Amino acid sequence: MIRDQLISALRTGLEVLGVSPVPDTIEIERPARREHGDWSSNVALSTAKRAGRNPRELAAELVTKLEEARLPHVEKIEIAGPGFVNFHLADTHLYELVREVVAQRRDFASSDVGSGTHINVEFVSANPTGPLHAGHARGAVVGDNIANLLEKTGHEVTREFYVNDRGVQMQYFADSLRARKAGQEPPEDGYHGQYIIDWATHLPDDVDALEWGYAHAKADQSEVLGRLGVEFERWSSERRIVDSGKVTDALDRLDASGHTFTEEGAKWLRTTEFGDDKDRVLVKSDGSYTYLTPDIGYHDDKFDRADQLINIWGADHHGYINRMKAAMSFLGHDPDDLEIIVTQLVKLVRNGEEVQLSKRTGDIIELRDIIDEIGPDATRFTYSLQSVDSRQTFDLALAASQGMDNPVYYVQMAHARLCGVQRNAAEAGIELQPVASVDLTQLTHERELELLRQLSELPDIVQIAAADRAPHRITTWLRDFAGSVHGFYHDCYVVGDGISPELTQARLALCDAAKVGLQVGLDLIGVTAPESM
RNA sequence: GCCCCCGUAGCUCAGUCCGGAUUAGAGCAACGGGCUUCUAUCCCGUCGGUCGCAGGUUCGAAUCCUGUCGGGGGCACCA
Repeated sequence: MIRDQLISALRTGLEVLGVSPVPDTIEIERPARREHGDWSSNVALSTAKRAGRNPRELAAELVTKLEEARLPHVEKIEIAGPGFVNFHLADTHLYELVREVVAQRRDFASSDVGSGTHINVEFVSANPTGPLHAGHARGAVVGDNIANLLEKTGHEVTREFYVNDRGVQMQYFADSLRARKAGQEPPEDGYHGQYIIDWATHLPDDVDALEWGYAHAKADQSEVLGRLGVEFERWSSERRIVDSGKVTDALDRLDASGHTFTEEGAKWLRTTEFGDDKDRVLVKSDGSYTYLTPDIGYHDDKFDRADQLINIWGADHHGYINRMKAAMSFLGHDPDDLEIIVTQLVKLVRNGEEVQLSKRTGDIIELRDIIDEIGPDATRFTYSLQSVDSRQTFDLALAASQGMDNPVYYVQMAHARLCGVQRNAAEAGIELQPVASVDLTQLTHERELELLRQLSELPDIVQIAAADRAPHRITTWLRDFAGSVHGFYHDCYVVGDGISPELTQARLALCDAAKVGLQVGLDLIGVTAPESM
């Protein structure tokens, strides 16, 4: 790739000039302004001081060396500002891109940087005591998107759902079902939602309410996730973790590590040694486990199956990060291999008015209702739009609208339009030439070049998005790229009077490449790329 | 009290991790243009910001550091 060629040329240039030390990593970036070229490097600025040189003079010498290297596609190298080295590329690199993209199809922008690394991504992990609600949606979408990005960058990935199928919540759930079936109010600590009443009417007389409810909830959750395109490779049961001896094994090893102690009849873990506010109970004075304990055994188990763990947690679980990392550290794992991604809460509004999510009153917004209202694509796109660090405001009315204020349609429309052009060409009896024999130098319109420049950035964007666990960067790119597609579509007719057959062929190849870009991006966030709308 | 996230245009948000280019971006909203060729769910333009505030570091700060104000979340022998 051109980027790598430029970087290594810069490195060689610095070495030849005797700059010492040459930085370990040399970065080049896309300048914000077109006049500053296609790629820009600040190495002259960043190394000049240590080398005792004047930045602009160093840059000048560097440029001389780079020009001597006669790099492919490089048209012009300039020094600008305080000492930036700017590369201007010939359009030929964009034509090469079209051929690459068309040949690679959905593999475009893939890489193998993660090959050999197995990452386990655990997300959703809702209690099997009811349907998924709006609060679970962001984690579901973000987790699947991150898994997609990791796969795209060559990692082996396991999507995993942890089922808390033991403990008091399950009892409350079963008690609530039984009460409703008998026409009574659920217990105070029980579940009061409308769905309990509905489910109870289907509860047979001769079955264990807990097991029946468990199966029902799990099937319900799985079905809704499936509608969002979220499929888990593995559902891990808390019961099985406990029954397998994993938890007692982990407890024994924690004891052996010397990081536990007994006080007031309970067993504690010294998480304060890891920066926690206070030590945490592992085994209560009545002999039962706290929530944390099976979870420790579970994470230990995951480490047996993967190199790195990623957990997607809601902001309300932020307090658990330190204690889980402490436990993993005490068990001999590298705490940095357990990565916790915290998603901020989502404020659901409808026409600017907040929708309340109170579990206590049973007035929950089910994820199913959101999908019914706005569709799976708009749901995924909207949850993919923003950084997980920001508290998202999700306006259902906006996401449901099919107008221009809804970016999902804007992006999908771009894809549908490109398909439309291809259909149109086919109907006009135009025979597609293999891209190798197409004269791509016909592509000289600024709309065409801009579209290709943006397309050429996708591989970098994928790398960054994967490394930063930031799928919203894909969505942002898609929006911008769709804008370029619409601009091209508007100004550059593919078939028609005054369009030469050569130009038609070149533009058809460009349409094909642009379609691939949209497909790749939409795949990563789990949104469909429709042929027509 | 302690910990985490956020504060950028009227609104919703990118950009901040890893500092750069005397014009900080996008969409929506507002206003004004554009359909005799695949095309109006679209395209073009205008308006709009002391990047919460105050210091500091730097040749250079929305970006790094400190403090401060405002909003959200969390601080259980609950899950």
